[in-house]
Amino acid sequence: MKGKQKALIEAKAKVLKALGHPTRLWLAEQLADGEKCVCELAEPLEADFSTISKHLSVLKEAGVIAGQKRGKMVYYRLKVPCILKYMPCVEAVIEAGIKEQAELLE
Amino acid sequence: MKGKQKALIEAKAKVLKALGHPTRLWLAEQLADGEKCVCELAEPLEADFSTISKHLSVLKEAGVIAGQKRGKMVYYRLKVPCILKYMPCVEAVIEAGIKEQAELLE
DNA sequence: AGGTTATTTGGCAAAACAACCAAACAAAAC
DNA sequence: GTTTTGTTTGGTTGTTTTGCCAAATAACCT
Repeated sequence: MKGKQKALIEAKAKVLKALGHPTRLWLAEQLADGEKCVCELAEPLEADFSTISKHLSVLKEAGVIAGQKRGKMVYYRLKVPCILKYMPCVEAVIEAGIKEQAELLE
Repeated sequence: MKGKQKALIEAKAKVLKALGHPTRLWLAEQLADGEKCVCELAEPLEADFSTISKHLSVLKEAGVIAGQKRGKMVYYRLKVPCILKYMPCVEAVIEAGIKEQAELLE
Protein backbone atom coordinates (compact mmCIF):
# COMPACT_ATOMS: atom_id res chain seq x y z
CA MET A 1 0.00 0.00 0.00
CA LYS A 2 1.68 3.19 -1.18
CA GLY A 3 1.57 6.74 0.12
CA LYS A 4 -1.29 8.13 -1.89
CA GLN A 5 -3.41 5.01 -1.65
CA LYS A 6 -2.70 4.85 2.02
CA ALA A 7 -3.67 8.45 2.63
CA LEU A 8 -6.97 7.93 0.83
CA ILE A 9 -7.87 4.85 2.79
CA GLU A 10 -6.97 6.60 6.02
CA ALA A 11 -9.19 9.52 5.12
CA LYS A 12 -12.07 7.20 4.30
CA ALA A 13 -11.58 5.26 7.52
CA LYS A 14 -11.71 8.52 9.44
CA VAL A 15 -15.13 9.35 8.02
CA LEU A 16 -16.45 5.88 8.81
CA LYS A 17 -14.95 6.00 12.26
CA ALA A 18 -16.60 9.33 12.95
CA LEU A 19 -19.95 7.71 12.18
CA GLY A 20 -18.99 4.60 14.11
CA HIS A 21 -20.26 5.74 17.46
CA PRO A 22 -23.91 5.49 18.46
CA THR A 23 -24.20 9.08 19.62
CA ARG A 24 -22.50 10.50 16.58
CA LEU A 25 -24.48 8.35 14.18
CA TRP A 26 -27.64 9.49 15.87
CA LEU A 27 -26.55 13.11 15.60
CA ALA A 28 -25.85 12.74 11.91
CA GLU A 29 -29.22 11.13 11.35
CA GLN A 30 -30.95 14.00 13.09
CA LEU A 31 -29.57 16.29 10.43
CA ALA A 32 -31.14 14.29 7.61
CA ASP A 33 -33.92 16.78 7.05
CA GLY A 34 -32.08 20.01 7.59
CA GLU A 35 -29.92 21.87 10.01
CA LYS A 36 -30.41 21.88 13.76
CA CYS A 37 -28.84 23.82 16.56
CA VAL A 38 -26.81 22.12 19.28
CA CYS A 39 -29.55 22.69 21.83
CA GLU A 40 -32.10 20.85 19.69
CA LEU A 41 -29.68 18.00 19.23
CA ALA A 42 -28.62 17.77 22.82
CA GLU A 43 -32.03 17.85 24.41
CA PRO A 44 -33.12 14.25 23.65
CA LEU A 45 -29.72 12.85 24.52
CA GLU A 46 -29.29 12.75 28.22
CA ALA A 47 -25.67 13.72 28.14
CA ASP A 48 -23.60 16.68 29.06
CA PHE A 49 -23.51 19.52 26.56
CA SER A 50 -19.77 19.28 26.45
CA THR A 51 -19.99 15.64 25.46
CA ILE A 52 -22.32 16.44 22.57
CA SER A 53 -20.14 19.32 21.53
CA LYS A 54 -17.13 17.05 21.35
CA HIS A 55 -18.97 14.48 19.30
CA LEU A 56 -20.07 17.21 16.92
CA SER A 57 -16.53 18.35 16.57
CA VAL A 58 -15.39 14.85 15.66
CA LEU A 59 -18.00 14.79 12.91
CA LYS A 60 -16.95 18.22 11.78
CA GLU A 61 -13.29 17.29 11.78
CA ALA A 62 -14.10 14.29 9.61
CA GLY A 63 -15.92 16.53 7.15
CA VAL A 64 -19.33 14.99 7.73
CA ILE A 65 -21.02 18.07 9.11
CA ALA A 66 -20.47 21.80 9.14
CA GLY A 67 -21.54 24.33 11.73
CA GLN A 68 -22.59 27.91 11.33
CA LYS A 69 -23.04 30.35 14.12
CA ARG A 70 -26.11 32.55 13.98
CA GLY A 71 -26.78 34.70 16.97
CA LYS A 72 -25.78 32.74 20.00
CA MET A 73 -26.72 29.42 18.52
CA VAL A 74 -24.64 27.15 16.31
CA TYR A 75 -26.48 25.32 13.56
CA TYR A 76 -25.09 22.11 12.16
CA ARG A 77 -25.90 20.51 8.85
CA LEU A 78 -24.76 17.52 6.82
CA LYS A 79 -22.14 18.58 4.34
CA VAL A 80 -22.65 15.64 2.00
CA PRO A 81 -26.14 14.24 2.53
CA CYS A 82 -25.48 10.97 0.71
CA ILE A 83 -23.71 9.91 3.85
CA LEU A 84 -27.01 8.64 5.23
CA LYS A 85 -28.05 6.81 2.08
CA TYR A 86 -25.82 4.03 3.25
CA MET A 87 -27.86 3.08 6.23
CA PRO A 88 -30.17 0.65 4.42
CA CYS A 89 -27.13 -1.40 3.49
CA VAL A 90 -25.80 -1.23 7.03
CA GLU A 91 -29.17 -2.46 8.21
CA ALA A 92 -28.95 -5.28 5.70
CA VAL A 93 -25.71 -6.36 7.38
CA ILE A 94 -27.49 -6.45 10.71
CA GLU A 95 -30.45 -8.34 9.32
CA ALA A 96 -28.15 -10.89 7.74
CA GLY A 97 -26.59 -11.45 11.14
CA ILE A 98 -29.92 -11.88 12.85
CA LYS A 99 -31.15 -14.26 10.18
CA GLU A 100 -28.04 -16.34 10.57
CA GLN A 101 -28.50 -16.60 14.30
CA ALA A 102 -32.12 -17.63 13.79
CA GLU A 103 -30.98 -20.44 11.51
CA LEU A 104 -28.76 -21.79 14.23
CA LEU A 105 -31.82 -22.41 16.36
CA GLU A 106 -33.59 -24.58 13.83
CA MET B 1 -34.00 7.17 22.44
CA LYS B 2 -35.71 3.96 23.51
CA GLY B 3 -34.44 0.44 23.83
CA LYS B 4 -35.20 -0.89 20.38
CA GLN B 5 -34.13 2.25 18.57
CA LYS B 6 -31.02 2.37 20.68
CA ALA B 7 -30.10 -1.22 19.95
CA LEU B 8 -30.46 -0.62 16.21
CA ILE B 9 -28.32 2.45 16.20
CA GLU B 10 -25.68 0.69 18.26
CA ALA B 11 -25.62 -2.16 15.82
CA LYS B 12 -25.26 0.21 12.89
CA ALA B 13 -22.51 2.14 14.64
CA LYS B 14 -20.71 -1.14 15.24
CA VAL B 15 -20.66 -1.89 11.53
CA LEU B 16 -19.38 1.58 10.70
CA LYS B 17 -16.82 1.41 13.43
CA ALA B 18 -15.57 -1.93 12.18
CA LEU B 19 -14.92 -0.29 8.81
CA GLY B 20 -13.50 2.78 10.51
CA HIS B 21 -9.94 1.59 10.67
CA PRO B 22 -7.57 1.80 7.73
CA THR B 23 -6.45 -1.80 7.91
CA ARG B 24 -9.97 -3.16 8.25
CA LEU B 25 -11.33 -0.98 5.49
CA TRP B 26 -8.53 -2.15 3.27
CA LEU B 27 -9.27 -5.77 4.15
CA ALA B 28 -12.94 -5.32 3.31
CA GLU B 29 -12.07 -3.71 0.00
CA GLN B 30 -9.82 -6.62 -0.91
CA LEU B 31 -12.84 -8.86 -0.73
CA ALA B 32 -14.77 -6.81 -3.29
CA ASP B 33 -14.19 -9.30 -6.05
CA GLY B 34 -14.47 -12.54 -4.17
CA GLU B 35 -13.16 -14.43 -1.23
CA LYS B 36 -9.55 -14.52 -0.17
CA CYS B 37 -7.65 -16.51 2.40
CA VAL B 38 -5.96 -14.88 5.34
CA CYS B 39 -2.54 -15.48 3.87
CA GLU B 40 -3.41 -13.61 0.70
CA LEU B 41 -4.79 -10.74 2.73
CA ALA B 42 -1.93 -10.57 5.17
CA GLU B 43 0.90 -10.69 2.69
CA PRO B 44 0.75 -7.09 1.38
CA LEU B 45 0.17 -5.70 4.85
CA GLU B 46 3.38 -5.65 6.74
CA ALA B 47 1.85 -6.61 10.02
CA ASP B 48 1.81 -9.58 12.27
CA PHE B 49 -0.55 -12.38 11.32
CA SER B 50 -2.17 -12.14 14.69
CA THR B 51 -2.93 -8.48 14.11
CA ILE B 52 -4.64 -9.23 10.80
CA SER B 53 -6.52 -12.09 12.34
CA LYS B 54 -7.87 -9.83 15.04
CA HIS B 55 -8.96 -7.21 12.56
CA LEU B 56 -10.74 -9.87 10.56
CA SER B 57 -12.49 -11.02 13.67
CA VAL B 58 -13.73 -7.49 14.36
CA LEU B 59 -15.19 -7.38 10.86
CA LYS B 60 -16.71 -10.80 11.34
CA GLU B 61 -18.18 -9.85 14.70
CA ALA B 62 -19.77 -6.81 13.10
CA GLY B 63 -21.33 -9.02 10.44
CA VAL B 64 -19.41 -7.48 7.56
CA ILE B 65 -17.52 -10.60 6.55
CA ALA B 66 -17.78 -14.34 7.05
CA GLY B 67 -15.04 -16.92 7.11
CA GLN B 68 -15.02 -20.49 5.96
CA LYS B 69 -12.34 -23.01 6.64
CA ARG B 70 -11.27 -25.22 3.77
CA GLY B 71 -8.28 -27.40 4.33
CA LYS B 72 -5.93 -25.48 6.50
CA MET B 73 -6.84 -22.13 5.07
CA VAL B 74 -9.63 -19.81 6.09
CA TYR B 75 -11.38 -17.94 3.32
CA TYR B 76 -13.16 -14.72 4.07
CA ARG B 77 -15.84 -13.03 1.98
CA LEU B 78 -18.09 -10.02 2.22
CA LYS B 79 -21.43 -11.03 3.61
CA VAL B 80 -23.32 -8.05 2.20
CA PRO B 81 -21.41 -6.66 -0.75
CA CYS B 82 -23.29 -3.36 -0.85
CA ILE B 83 -21.12 -2.35 2.05
CA LEU B 84 -18.51 -1.08 -0.39
CA LYS B 85 -20.96 0.82 -2.56
CA TYR B 86 -20.76 3.55 -0.01
CA MET B 87 -17.20 4.52 -0.71
CA PRO B 88 -17.93 6.98 -3.51
CA CYS B 89 -19.97 9.01 -1.06
CA VAL B 90 -17.26 8.78 1.57
CA GLU B 91 -14.84 10.03 -1.04
CA ALA B 92 -17.19 12.88 -1.79
CA VAL B 93 -16.93 13.91 1.85
CA ILE B 94 -13.17 13.96 1.55
CA GLU B 95 -13.27 15.90 -1.70
CA ALA B 96 -15.60 18.47 -0.18
CA GLY B 97 -13.13 18.95 2.62
CA ILE B 98 -10.22 19.41 0.25
CA LYS B 99 -12.17 21.82 -1.90
CA GLU B 100 -13.03 23.86 1.12
CA GLN B 101 -9.41 24.09 2.18
CA ALA B 102 -8.44 25.15 -1.32
CA GLU B 103 -10.95 27.96 -1.15
CA LEU B 104 -9.32 29.25 1.97
CA LEU B 105 -6.15 29.88 0.03
CA GLU B 106 -7.78 32.11 -2.56
C1' DA C 1 -21.49 47.26 32.32
C1' DG C 2 -23.36 42.99 34.39
C1' DG C 3 -26.11 38.95 33.80
C1' DT C 4 -27.92 35.18 31.25
C1' DT C 5 -27.92 31.69 27.59
C1' DA C 6 -25.59 28.68 24.07
C1' DT C 7 -21.52 26.38 23.03
C1' DT C 8 -16.59 25.17 23.25
C1' DT C 9 -12.27 24.05 25.61
C1' DG C 10 -9.11 21.94 28.97
C1' DG C 11 -8.30 18.57 32.22
C1' DC C 12 -8.79 14.13 34.16
C1' DA C 13 -9.91 9.12 35.21
C1' DA C 14 -11.92 4.97 33.35
C1' DA C 15 -12.57 2.15 29.51
C1' DA C 16 -11.62 0.57 24.91
C1' DC C 17 -8.28 -0.30 21.27
C1' DA C 18 -4.09 -1.60 18.59
C1' DA C 19 0.07 -4.05 17.81
C1' DC C 20 3.27 -7.08 19.15
C1' DC C 21 4.96 -11.61 21.10
C1' DA C 22 4.44 -16.26 22.52
C1' DA C 23 1.67 -20.13 22.82
C1' DA C 24 -2.27 -23.00 21.23
C1' DC C 25 -4.86 -25.37 17.52
C1' DA C 26 -6.03 -27.69 13.37
C1' DA C 27 -5.29 -29.75 9.15
C1' DA C 28 -1.88 -31.49 5.94
C1' DA C 29 2.56 -33.46 4.69
C1' DC C 30 6.21 -36.28 5.77
C1' DG D 1 3.17 -39.84 14.89
C1' DT D 2 5.97 -35.90 14.39
C1' DT D 3 6.68 -31.76 11.74
C1' DT D 4 5.20 -28.04 9.11
C1' DT D 5 1.94 -24.59 7.62
C1' DG D 6 -2.04 -21.40 8.30
C1' DT D 7 -4.70 -19.20 11.65
C1' DT D 8 -6.46 -17.96 16.21
C1' DT D 9 -6.05 -16.88 21.21
C1' DG D 10 -4.03 -14.95 25.43
C1' DG D 11 -1.31 -11.69 27.54
C1' DT D 12 1.14 -7.16 27.77
C1' DT D 13 1.99 -2.48 26.92
C1' DG D 14 1.34 1.97 25.00
C1' DT D 15 -2.12 4.89 22.82
C1' DT D 16 -6.70 6.66 21.96
C1' DT D 17 -11.32 7.49 23.14
C1' DT D 18 -15.17 8.64 26.27
C1' DG D 19 -17.67 11.22 29.36
C1' DC D 20 -17.93 14.15 33.07
C1' DC D 21 -16.66 18.50 35.48
C1' DA D 22 -15.26 23.16 35.74
C1' DA D 23 -13.84 27.11 33.38
C1' DA D 24 -13.68 30.00 29.15
C1' DT D 25 -15.88 32.33 25.30
C1' DA D 26 -19.42 34.61 22.66
C1' DA D 27 -23.62 36.86 21.75
C1' DC D 28 -27.68 38.49 23.42
C1' DC D 29 -30.63 41.05 27.15
C1' DT D 30 -31.40 44.64 30.71
